[in-house]
Amino acid sequence: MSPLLESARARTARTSRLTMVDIARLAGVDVSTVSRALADSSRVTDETKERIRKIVEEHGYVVNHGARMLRNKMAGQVLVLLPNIAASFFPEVILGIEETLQNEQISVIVGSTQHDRAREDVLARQILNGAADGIILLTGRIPEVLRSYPGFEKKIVAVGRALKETEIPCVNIDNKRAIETAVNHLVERGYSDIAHLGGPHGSPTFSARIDGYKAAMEQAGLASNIRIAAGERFNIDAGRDAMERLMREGKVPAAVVCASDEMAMGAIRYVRSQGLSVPRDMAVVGFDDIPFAGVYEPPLTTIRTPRRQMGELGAKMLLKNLRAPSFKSKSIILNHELIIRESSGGELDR
Amino acid sequence: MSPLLESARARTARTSRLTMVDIARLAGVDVSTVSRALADSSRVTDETKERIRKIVEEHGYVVNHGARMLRNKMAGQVLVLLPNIAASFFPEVILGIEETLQNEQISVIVGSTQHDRAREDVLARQILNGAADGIILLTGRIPEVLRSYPGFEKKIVAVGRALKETEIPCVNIDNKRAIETAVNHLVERGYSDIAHLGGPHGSPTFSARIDGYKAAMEQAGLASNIRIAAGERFNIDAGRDAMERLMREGKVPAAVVCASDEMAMGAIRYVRSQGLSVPRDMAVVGFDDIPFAGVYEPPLTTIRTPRRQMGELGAKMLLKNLRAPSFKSKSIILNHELIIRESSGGELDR
DNA sequence: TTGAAAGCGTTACCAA
DNA sequence: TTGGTAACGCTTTCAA
Repeated sequence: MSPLLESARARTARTSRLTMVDIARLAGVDVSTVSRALADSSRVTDETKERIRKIVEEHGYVVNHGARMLRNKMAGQVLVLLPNIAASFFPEVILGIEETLQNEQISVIVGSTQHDRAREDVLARQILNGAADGIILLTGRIPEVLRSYPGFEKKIVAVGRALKETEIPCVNIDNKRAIETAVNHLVERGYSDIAHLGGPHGSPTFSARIDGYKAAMEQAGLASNIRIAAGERFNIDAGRDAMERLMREGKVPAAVVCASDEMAMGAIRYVRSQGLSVPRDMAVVGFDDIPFAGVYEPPLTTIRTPRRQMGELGAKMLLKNLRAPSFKSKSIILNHELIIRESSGGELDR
Repeated sequence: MSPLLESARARTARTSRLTMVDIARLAGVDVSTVSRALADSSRVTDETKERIRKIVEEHGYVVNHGARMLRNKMAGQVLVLLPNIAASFFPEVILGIEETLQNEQISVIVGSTQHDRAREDVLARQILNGAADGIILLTGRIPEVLRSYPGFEKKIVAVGRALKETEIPCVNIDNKRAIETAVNHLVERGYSDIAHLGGPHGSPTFSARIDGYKAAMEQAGLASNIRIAAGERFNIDAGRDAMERLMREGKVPAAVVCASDEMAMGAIRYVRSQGLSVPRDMAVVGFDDIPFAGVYEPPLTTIRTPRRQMGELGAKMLLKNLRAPSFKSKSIILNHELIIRESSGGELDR
């Protein structure tokens, strides 16, 4: 047993709080009546309800969560699993999830996995032990422990990072098409020597972006110009490293499409350190439109992902699944948006 | 198949999951023995433990969280309350908190309050109903509902945003001195016309920064140059707005010290839109050293706050308080660090 | 409309 | 070392 538990018990006597029985006693009724009153059951007189409510208010009584969980087999909590909360993509998704769930009196447990399977499993145990009712996956993969759980598919929703398991509903954008949008933008601007700074190959999301890049280049008849530098992360450092590799290995590309805004910034920083200028010497397009993209210098042309909305819809979808397990949710693809700023030359006058 | 197993199966079908009773039946022992075995009590033979462990493993049994909570009066969860998870200061603090607590098998509930007292109260109820054992406040103020809770001070720790209530322990930097460091840096560089873009007056944190600015200016004999533009937020937009006000109201300051990196970026963006250049026409110092500060153009001179460490120490402090409520934790002040980059002219050769 | 009582799954005390 | 059992605080069915 954890030491935290031991001392909690020792303290119980002192910290002991009012229970429903106490309220019942004070109101001169049975616990069951209090329970019904608090649930606003129609089988309690308004008069009694009012009396009870007043006493509850007065004494600051709050229903015990553990007991309620035990009875109802519902935790009123949802687990959000993500690889790294410090990556700018996630906080706004969480915001959307929280806003939606707070309205439903459901709270959010956030678990940062650091891409570690063992951590994913430890955190996902909260579904197994009932501490969480459902799980919103921003990691792009299902924790192994969940697979043995019967009917687990009904408790999972993916957001922003698609899963290989297509039977799990997902709220996402079309990553392939989004990168195509970015490439086409550069092609329209007259660029042909366009490289891609990509994220981890293992991730469906980032490999979809890599595929989208290839497809768009081929469609534009630029197959021979395809150049990709991809790493294991998609943060600032990964962007710098990828750009460094690209420039060391061959000539400086005329333009690059990056798998994230953070990579774009890391890349631009490196380009500058080599005495080059963006967009004059190289056009750059990012991905996500994080808040900093617009104030970066140069402001980043990027693909806007509707992160908050993704969070909202993911949360709603999960709720629907939890409440009506027979209902079969369909995945949702949201629209991305090309935001043209100066890193690719800015808006053109026509 | 053994009849024991069959009955366990039958039970499983009826109820949703395996319980300890099922495991006991399968192992041919009493529930109490299973409970002890799982708690690794010394009052169970290694042999029995091993047998039970194997069955547990085999059937993927997990202890029910609600029942455990009800018995132990412990949730194994900590609530982290913050105003806005999208503000760059917070995610790394959360990371530090999570890492520390994950090692202790405690999970983190994140609550974004949007600066709304009602939301703070709703979220803080989780302390009252026992869903969370303690609370780490990054909001700078105590939710009202908690005040009526006896001994609530022992369950609260503040991180990064000091409270007015000095009896609650806090992990923080010395905000006043930190801003003084920033101002002095500019003074040493020969600037005298130094303004401050501040955060919300109502926040002890940001008013400490405002005070620090004033104090440093006075100490440098520049009291007459004091100029402050402060808003209700400390994000990019707030920085832009504050700078706009400053430039509309009077002459362009030679340098500004900002209350956050985000404000600095918003401010620089506005300065640029007016055709001026940083640091040539204006030196800028930020606050926090968020990851983007180093890749911004120009890279931001800023005050580095040890956010991850703050989270770690805050979590440890809370644990200590929860485990030994008689222990009186002392607040911790961590060192800040001046990071000199180009937005204030860069490193000088000597 | 209200009360009584049976659990929910676990832990800890007391016996054996 | 193990078993039996009484809580923990709540909800819900069944009676009254």
